[in-house]
Order: sequence, then structure tokens, then C-alpha cells
Amino acid sequence: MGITKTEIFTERQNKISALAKAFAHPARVAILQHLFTIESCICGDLVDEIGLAQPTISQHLKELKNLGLIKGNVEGTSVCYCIDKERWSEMKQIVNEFLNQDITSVDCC
Amino acid sequence: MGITKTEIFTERQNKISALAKAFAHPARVAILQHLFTIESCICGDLVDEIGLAQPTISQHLKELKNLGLIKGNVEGTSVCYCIDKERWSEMKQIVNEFLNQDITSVDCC
DNA sequence: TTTGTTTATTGCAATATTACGATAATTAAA
DNA sequence: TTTAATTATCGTAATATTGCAATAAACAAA
Repeated sequence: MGITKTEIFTERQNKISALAKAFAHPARVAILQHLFTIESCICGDLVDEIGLAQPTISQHLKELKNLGLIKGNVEGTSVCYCIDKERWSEMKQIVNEFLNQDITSVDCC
Repeated sequence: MGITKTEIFTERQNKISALAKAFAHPARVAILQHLFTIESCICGDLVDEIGLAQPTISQHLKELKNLGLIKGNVEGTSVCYCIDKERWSEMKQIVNEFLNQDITSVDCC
């Protein structure tokens, strides 16, 4: 008890919630916005930009990477993180399909 | 330490993450999908439909209600929960603005 | 090889979330 | 008023998430 019962939900429902978790934290929203703005990035930039410690930023980046939304290229001693555009689009389609459920429905109460 | 540092983020970033939390759990995704499908609902239906205990469903409904995405009308001994279409659209616009950041950006790495 | 720079990992503490049994509250019907 | 049906709340347990200090790892340059 106390744990999400993944097995009782459909694969799609679990997928949607997993993707939503990517931007269910303001730090990750800020990171993604920053990556979109500057089109390229290193972790150090983010630590300055956002007011969190370096290990915390590194952890959020790891989560975004595990979800596939960003990718990182090692460049010397720093790492260039950027949005994985293709994966971002895939994510967008799945989330939008869920968000657009309302277009066919009518009012009830 | 250990708590989300809401104060260092913009109001918009906090808003986006708060809305994303609504569907960052498969049970809430399932609840919302069900409400869209049948256009009206009572909590009991959801307990049968989804495999979670009544208090758990009630708790998820409360969170969705607090976010304003659903509203509940008392009907006798049961409660008719349904999507708040207007709020849903507002939410969609905010989330989509965030998701559509990529349309103007170009590749970097 | 040593040093400096940058990012990742580990370990831990604090808070948040998820889930449910027990029980309260609400209301319709008997 | 009592009973039955339905949903909400409380209390508690388990797991997940967030955050950071300390430290490791990786690599370029001296």
C-alpha cells in the first residue's frame, strides 16, 4: 500500500502520466524553457539561471533524459544538453490527444 | 531542504507544473477519461471502473476539484462529478503554450 | 602527472504522494 | 426516527520526490 498501482491502468494511461511528470515540477519547466530559449546549454548555465544547487539540477536533467525529452553531448569538461525535438513532438502528440478529448463532448451539469 | 522551492520560480512555471500534476498520475488520467466518455458520473461508478478503493478515488477527485478541472453536484445520496469545460480549456491553453515552444526553435546538436 | 573545471553520484534528511481501513457525514426512503 | 446507500474525512503506513553537502569521475591544460 502507498505505491501507485501501475498494473491496473492501461499502457496509455501510464504513458500519459509518466510524460506529464516531466513538467510536473517548476524546476523542470524552467529547465525546458531555458533549453528552448538558448537552443543549447550546459549544466552550469542552469545552476546560475535557476536558483538550485548543481546536484539538484543534475538530477532533474537525468529525469528529463530518462524520459527521452532531452539529450546530452559531452563537450570537453562540460555537457551540451538540448531538447530532443523528435521525442518532444511524440510527447506532444500523446499529451494533446488526451487534452483534446473535450472537443467532441457536450455539457451535462 | 526536501521541499519544492516554489518561490524561486515564476508564477507561470508554478502554474504549469501544478496543472501538469493533475494528469501526472494514471488514476487521475483514468478518471478524467471516464468523465469525458460518459459525460456525467458518480464516485461509485469510478470505484467499479478503476480498481482503487473508494477513499482513494475520493481523494483523487478532491485534487482534481481543487485544481478546478472538475465540479461536483450533489444528487440525492450520490454526487455527480463532471468536467468543468471552461477550466479545462483554460488549462489546455496554458499547457499548449508550453508544449508548442518548439515550433519556433531550430536544431542545435 | 598534477591542477582546475565541470558534471555525476552517493548518502541522507525533509516533505509529498499514494493507498486504504475505519468511521463520520449526508440524504433518501422506510 | 431508523435504516440503507453513498461519499468525505481521519489516521496511518508505505513509497516517491525534492534538495543539498560531500565526493567521485571525467577531461583539458599546465
